Amino acid sequence: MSTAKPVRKRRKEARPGELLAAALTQFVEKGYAATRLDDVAACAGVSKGTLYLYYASKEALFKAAIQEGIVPVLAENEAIAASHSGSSFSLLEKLLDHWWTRIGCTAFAGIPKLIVAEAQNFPEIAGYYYTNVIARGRALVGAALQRGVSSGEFRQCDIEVTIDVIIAPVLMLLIWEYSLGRCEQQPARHRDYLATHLALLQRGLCVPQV
Amino acid sequence: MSTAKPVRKRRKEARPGELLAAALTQFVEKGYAATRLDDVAACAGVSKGTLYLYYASKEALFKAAIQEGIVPVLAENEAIAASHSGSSFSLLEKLLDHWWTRIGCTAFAGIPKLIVAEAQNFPEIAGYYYTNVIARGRALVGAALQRGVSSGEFRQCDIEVTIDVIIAPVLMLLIWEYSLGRCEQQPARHRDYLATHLALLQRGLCVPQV
DNA sequence: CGGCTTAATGACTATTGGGTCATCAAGCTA
DNA sequence: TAGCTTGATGACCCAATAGTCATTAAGCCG
Repeated sequence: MSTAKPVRKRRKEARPGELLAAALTQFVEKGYAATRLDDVAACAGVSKGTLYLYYASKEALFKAAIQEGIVPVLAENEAIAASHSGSSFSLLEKLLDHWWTRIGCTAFAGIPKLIVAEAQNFPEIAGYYYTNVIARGRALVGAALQRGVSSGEFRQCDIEVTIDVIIAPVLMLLIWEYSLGRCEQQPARHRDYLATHLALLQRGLCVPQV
Repeated sequence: MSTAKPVRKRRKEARPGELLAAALTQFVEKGYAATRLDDVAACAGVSKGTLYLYYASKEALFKAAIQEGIVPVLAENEAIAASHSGSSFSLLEKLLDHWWTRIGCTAFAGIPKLIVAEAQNFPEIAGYYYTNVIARGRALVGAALQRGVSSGEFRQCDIEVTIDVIIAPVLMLLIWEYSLGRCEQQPARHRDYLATHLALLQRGLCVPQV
């Protein structure tokens, strides 16, 4: 029997980040209501009491876990769009690539599933996310579309609706990965999926070259 | 003050269906863990004790609520595909239209969101759903694609990946409706969305007519 | 109408898990 | 090293809720 004495170290700086990472993992995996704070704390290597030293409540922890991460990427994509020169379609490619590199490949990839699952229970968070992520992402794609239509690169289309049709497969990829994707035995082919989406899109959007 | 005496009626036949409908509504709205059986019972107009007369546990109720509804529609779509004559693209249109009529427009439309949210907590249900809904749906779309490629109607493409890219916007539409869609003030334009998806797809998939 | 079967009830139990706080000890400072 | 500040702990409290069961009464049958 090992009477392992609990080595309690004082690491005030590192705690918030570690707790947030642990919380995000647990919330994404189990959902908000089914996540126990004891588990989050254990996952971060501290006790539940310590968790309450840094976050006032379960809901506060939830909000913090969701708000870190994605929002900065929108700003980066806005910068990419602002400085872009080249075809409008290549802008769409760039935006998608950056999104994938900064979100799709990271631990933040689980956030869309979490948002979708909990939006009804947390209207305030849903509103925040809608304004700061969805609306800005839609604006970026919409501007690229408008630019392409104006220049004659893209066909005329219903911009607002097309935005959603373009974004949906990208979001669905992330959501899938954290839900039914776990039922598949074959490894997911993310890059092929995104490439196929873009290829279909290119032929669907672009005016044929003469 | 009305001391409304509770009129308790005996309706053994109607209870299971009413409980299932109430349960589905509540589960879709709040998620599994956050749904209280008292609420489900109240929503169905009975007491919690009555609920346990018909379903052995919360989990049993959950399974029953999910399993009714969607699976029969797959069989219907399989029949549509089997009896189809005409272009492969028009088959895709037919399948989508039937899915929308029988699922997208109904109370079952919330099931995809529920599955996505709870798949990790209920691997058994996720597996059932994957086998009986996802795999069969993919097979249908895959067969239509293969048919189109073989006849020269569609370009060569990676069938397996294209299936997912085609299905994703349709699933995302339903999921959206029960999550962040609630944040939008403008009414959703489902039919335009589906029409745009199909239009992009047609130009993306089909070999141009000479 | 009286008796009987069983659908329906709701008070009750047991457990879970969010949140608190008295206590402990890491590690700095003089 | 003694003393002090404060980061960390985990036993505890209590509200919420899944699940039970003795009791009630709806509605049929003779």
